[in-house]
Amino acid sequence: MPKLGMEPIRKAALVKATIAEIGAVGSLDVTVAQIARRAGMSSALAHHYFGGKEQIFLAAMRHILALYGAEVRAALANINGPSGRNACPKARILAVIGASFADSNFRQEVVSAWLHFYVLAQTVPEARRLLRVYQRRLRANLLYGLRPLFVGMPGAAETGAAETVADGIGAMVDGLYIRLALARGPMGLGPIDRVRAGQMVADYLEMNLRAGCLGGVPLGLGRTH
Amino acid sequence: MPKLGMEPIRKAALVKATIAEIGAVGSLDVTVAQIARRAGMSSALAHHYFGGKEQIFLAAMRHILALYGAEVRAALANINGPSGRNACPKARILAVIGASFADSNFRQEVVSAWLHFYVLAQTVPEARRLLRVYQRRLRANLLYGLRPLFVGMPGAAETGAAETVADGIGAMVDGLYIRLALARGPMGLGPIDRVRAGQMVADYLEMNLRAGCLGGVPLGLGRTH
Amino acid sequence: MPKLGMEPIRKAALVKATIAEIGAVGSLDVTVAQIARRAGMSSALAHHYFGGKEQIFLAAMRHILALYGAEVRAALANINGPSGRNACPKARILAVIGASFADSNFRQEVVSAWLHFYVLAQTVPEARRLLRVYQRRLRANLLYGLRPLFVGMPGAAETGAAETVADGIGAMVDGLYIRLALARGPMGLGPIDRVRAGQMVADYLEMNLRAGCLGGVPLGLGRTH
Amino acid sequence: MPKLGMEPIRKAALVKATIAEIGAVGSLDVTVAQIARRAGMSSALAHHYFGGKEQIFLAAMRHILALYGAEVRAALANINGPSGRNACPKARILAVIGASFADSNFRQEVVSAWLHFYVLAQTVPEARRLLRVYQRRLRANLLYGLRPLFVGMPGAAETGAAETVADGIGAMVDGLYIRLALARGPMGLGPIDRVRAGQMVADYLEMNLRAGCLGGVPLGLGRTH
DNA sequence: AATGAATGAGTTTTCATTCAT
DNA sequence: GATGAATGAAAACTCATTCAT
Repeated sequence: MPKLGMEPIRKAALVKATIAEIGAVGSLDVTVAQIARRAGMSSALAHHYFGGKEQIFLAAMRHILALYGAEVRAALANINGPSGRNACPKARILAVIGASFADSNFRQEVVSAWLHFYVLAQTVPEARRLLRVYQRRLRANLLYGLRPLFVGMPGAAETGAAETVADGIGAMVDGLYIRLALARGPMGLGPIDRVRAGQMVADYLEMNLRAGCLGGVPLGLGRTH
Repeated sequence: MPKLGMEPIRKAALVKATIAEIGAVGSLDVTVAQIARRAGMSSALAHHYFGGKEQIFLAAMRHILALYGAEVRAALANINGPSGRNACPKARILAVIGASFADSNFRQEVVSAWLHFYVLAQTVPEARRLLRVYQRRLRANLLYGLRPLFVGMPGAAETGAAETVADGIGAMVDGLYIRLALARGPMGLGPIDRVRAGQMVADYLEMNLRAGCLGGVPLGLGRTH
Repeated sequence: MPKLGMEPIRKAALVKATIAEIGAVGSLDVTVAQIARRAGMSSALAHHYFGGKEQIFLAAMRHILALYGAEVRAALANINGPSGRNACPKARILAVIGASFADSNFRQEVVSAWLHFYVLAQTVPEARRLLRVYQRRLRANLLYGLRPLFVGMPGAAETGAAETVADGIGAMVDGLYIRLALARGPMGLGPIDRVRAGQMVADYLEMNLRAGCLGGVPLGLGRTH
Repeated sequence: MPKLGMEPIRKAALVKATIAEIGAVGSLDVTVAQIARRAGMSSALAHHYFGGKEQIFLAAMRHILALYGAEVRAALANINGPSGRNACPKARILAVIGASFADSNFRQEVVSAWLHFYVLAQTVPEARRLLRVYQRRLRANLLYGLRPLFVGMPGAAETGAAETVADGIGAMVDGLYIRLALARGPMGLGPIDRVRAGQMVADYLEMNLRAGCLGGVPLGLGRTH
């Protein structure tokens, strides 16, 4: 009987090496040989286990998403016991937002992987699917906290207020993430740091809630001209 | 007899061809030969004029930025005569936002170029510089409209309210752009279309203004727990 | 406890799998891994039993030849009891010819194997040896029937008439086989089918006998100019 | 202006090198790099001009066929002036047969190429097409000489005698060619050499004509039992 | 100004083969 | 007996770049 069970070990090593290599090179132009070398094996073995370069990349993407998912779960667990069930809705939302700006997401390799991800999503169906998974998951997590907050608010259900706010938060998170990720050094008056970014999204949420509470129409205000 | 003045013509043709080819292929993996063929010349000539592939890409980026800038200027001109000087501040801001979601920015080649842009910005200094130019210009355009709106608002100057709102708008624009660009088909309950995206950013602006007018603190509300 | 007697079973399975795989792929580019997978074992085991890819191929060739030999023996047995001893000579020859055009020889995998065979025979001594074995066996089988027919024919012995006819039949069989094997669909006025091919060879035999009987010289007629 | 008109020169050199290399290696396993080196250029250039390995091989095949065609034309021209129009039919046929056994067809590289050809014809459509071209051309050349010989022969038209004889000659030529090509050294009683091979085919023709002249049925004699 | 010619260096991928278990 | 693990060597193919003309 040969050495057994190497496949998951090797695959994991390759995934880690892929992310590390992308981070080190800072670009998508990493070769299978580089990845394999970093993972301590021949490139032939990498092909053997994954079947091709694209598959390796997709596995790395899945890993990145899994890390992000873990970060979110950890943040939720932190709020009110491991279940997170009893957390107040707003705290849930803020936890999700905070997880998106967690340290771990800004390591250079992760940033590179995310940008790579966006590019791949244009042409590789599986990459697009994964991106959708991320977006849907984020949306669902946010909605879980948002819906209770809009209950009873007049017009909120009809206008889909919770959904719109979820999309707005998601977009803001993504936009701030890219700006943070690509901003080394100040970018204007004051640098946007991770904390301030989280604050900005939190404020977006708060304003939407207030607008609702005040009887205003949180969305569809219309352009003034 | 050398043909005179060919250089700008050739360069322009190559830039257009680059963007077109990126759009056609849907990815960054376009070769110089493909670009040159599309531009109706030999790849050797492309090298002659630009010196290398990276330079070609950067020129294309500059072109994309120039197009975006033109779109913004046109939108501003539309508001209150060609000078745009007299437009009411809010209209200015909305015009800038609208220009970001203009049709022309969503042609596939432009989307691909932008994503490419983000990736390049990680490693190529000139690309990073260009990205900064874009961000600063957007910020400046927004601030030009925002500052008057926050004048006299208590605490606005100290907290840098206008700047923060400008950054928030910028982030939201970027985040929504990527989501729109990569979303073919619905992405949840209702698809985010360009109009709705513009609306969401406009609402973000409006809420910030109201929060201020109402005596609230538009930013730095602080997390509620 | 080692399983005993596995070797012949495994080898046979590999030989069958080799032929099947060649047929399935329709070319010589089959890998050991493919063959082994089809045979239900690891490629390492295939190597263990055969020592190398070439050996596997040669074993497959031997199998093909054995099948052909069996086909011939069956045809001969069919004529006049299982011994075939008492069959009239001409019937023997026709039986041998018929066996060459038997259905089993035209299955795609067998065709591919034969063509592979010819190619290998150029460089691999053992393949050449096997090809000779086939040719000699065919020749001997034909001569066994031809010699009695030329006995007493004037000049036949001196000119080696029987041998020449045997060679002619062999060449015609090979030539028709290749044409049939590679001809899917009509190849001119009327398609050459297996029956017609057998007929043509039979006619060749008949004409040679008549030419002899008529006192003509069956061979060495000489070019007329 | 750069060096011009290299393409046909390079292509011709590659075709020649391909055939030479196949002959030298004696097998189909020649690499593009080997071919290119023999042709005195980089493998990249070979790819540039031909687009791929298969295309190179097909060009080589076409060349082999062209050489064969030239051989046939030369043989025909030899008979009765360059036009060959006035040659007696039988002489035409013998010339075609003779061309098939010309020296040039038995150089090792040509033999290897032909065998390769047969293998390729199984899977590569263009190779199959070329093989058909060869077969049809041979058939047409033979028929051009055969038809006059069967004119007025009772039953010849109905049974398609000329066509059948053409197919028989073609098959015999192919079969003898392969045997000759693979036979280095004696192969039985007496070696089949090129002259004897031609003789055998000539005799096949002669017998068919005599069978007809004698009032017999040249083909479709039927098996005697 | 312009380009066909040419290539070196590098990419992914394949595969027969070996080896420890 | 049997196999998963592992790889070196080599394959086809690509491409940015250079150069002579």
